[in-house]
Amino acid sequence: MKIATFNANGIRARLPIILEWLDKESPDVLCLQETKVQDVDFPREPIENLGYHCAFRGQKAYNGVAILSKRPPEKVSLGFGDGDVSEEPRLLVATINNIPIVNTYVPQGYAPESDKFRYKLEWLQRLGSYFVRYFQPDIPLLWVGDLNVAPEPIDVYDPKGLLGHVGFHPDEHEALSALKAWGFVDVFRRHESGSKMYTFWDYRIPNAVPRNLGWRLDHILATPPLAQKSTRAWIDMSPRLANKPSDHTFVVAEFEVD
Amino acid sequence: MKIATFNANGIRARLPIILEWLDKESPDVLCLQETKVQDVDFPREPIENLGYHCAFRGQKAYNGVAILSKRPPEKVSLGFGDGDVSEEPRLLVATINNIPIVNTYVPQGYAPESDKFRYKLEWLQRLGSYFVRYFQPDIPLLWVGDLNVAPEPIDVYDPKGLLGHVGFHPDEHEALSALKAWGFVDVFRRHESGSKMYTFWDYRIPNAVPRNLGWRLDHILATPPLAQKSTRAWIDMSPRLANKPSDHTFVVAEFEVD
DNA sequence: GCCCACTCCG
DNA sequence: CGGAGTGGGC
Repeated sequence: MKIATFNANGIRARLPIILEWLDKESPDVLCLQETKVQDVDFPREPIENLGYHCAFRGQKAYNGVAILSKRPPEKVSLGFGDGDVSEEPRLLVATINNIPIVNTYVPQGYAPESDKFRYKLEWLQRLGSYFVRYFQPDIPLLWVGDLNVAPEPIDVYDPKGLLGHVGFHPDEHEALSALKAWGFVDVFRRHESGSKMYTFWDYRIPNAVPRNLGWRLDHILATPPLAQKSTRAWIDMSPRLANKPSDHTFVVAEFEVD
Repeated sequence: MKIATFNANGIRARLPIILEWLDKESPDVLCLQETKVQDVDFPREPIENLGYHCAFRGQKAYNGVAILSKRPPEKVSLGFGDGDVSEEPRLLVATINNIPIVNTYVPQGYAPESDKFRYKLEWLQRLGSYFVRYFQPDIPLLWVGDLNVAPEPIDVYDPKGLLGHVGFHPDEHEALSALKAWGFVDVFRRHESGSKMYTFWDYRIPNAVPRNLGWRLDHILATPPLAQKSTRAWIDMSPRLANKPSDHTFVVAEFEVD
């Protein structure tokens, strides 16, 4: 099974890149974040024409998640299921090949000391409770998406200068560690232990890509029984180099299942 | 000499179409209307890279005219020259091969009985005075551009239903006739006397192009000594069928001069 | 329908 | 820098 994740930063603006990537890479599953589109306007037709099923939930302008899959998902669920009706569309789960795939767009957090930062940490905590309530670490489970956290010094272009900034802050590292401690393996790092590779380069930094001023914010994690079956994981830079790119690019992993 | 006119409806949005057309057709002169760009942002570089000189005057969001030419223009002038500082960028004249080329974006007129309609008729009158003041009908002169008037019943898709609408109104016909009476020949009609061909199809009419619900609003006119030297004139539909088209397309004419 | 300006956001 | 929304114009 080949699975990928991509923060599209607007699925409508990114449709050429996504369609070309699906056509070329033919993943079994592609998880998308920041689709930035209401459900009525989700561009399902061109995606279905490539043979993919679409599960999605979005809103105007912000957030929005989708899971595209060759097989129809066995089950789809949205959000934490804790009755919060004001919840933003950031969490979508689809069970495919009997594996629950938890696709998350973790809040960005704006700035430490801000309400948005506290919301981010709380959101990660709620996600932890969600895993505890609904899943077990000894059963195959995938957690993928834009986690908006670079876990280690190797995952940002300037670990000393950026320490304490949003996305590379001790509180975020602690929250992420707690989630991993429950039972997640970073599948990318399992295969690329020492490589300084990024998945995000800020549009606002001039020439961030050629200067490689990036962050590894997008992740594929799996519970141990599934992580053990991963055979490969990589970051595909080419969509970040294309015309009209997202500020993120694709992370991909392959598993020996089915 | 090969000369063309095109209402770009935003030169920045239309740059691929314009560059491709210049490359393929290699006109001596291309007159543009509705460039919708301030002079500082005019995309001169890619045009100059194709070997064209650029004369232009524009503003934010509306109006804007340009004359692209292989030879540097011998003289360029803007506006009626009657001291109206609030004048919109709708009139640009470049003298090339000793022929003054008057490029106009005539006001659209909104609706009969409106202030904008009266402004349109006044503008055409001012243009008449301008021709009288600065030119003579027995000397070569070109008047091209988006005149926002379909002169004859043959020039609109529904002459009965549209009679009295903006662009096909008796007052406009009268104003245009007066201008022609001074000394202009419709160069397109000189070569295509009976053909029902259009240069504009409204974006807002569904499938206007395949249903051919168009108007002939864009024109190339010449004083008699020059019109006699015209060898060909045609409308090039292909840019209207391209990706991301303008709502207008190119009108082209060739003259035996030089 | 599509272009452009402006604003908000990251 | 570049999404997306809104509003005006044709």
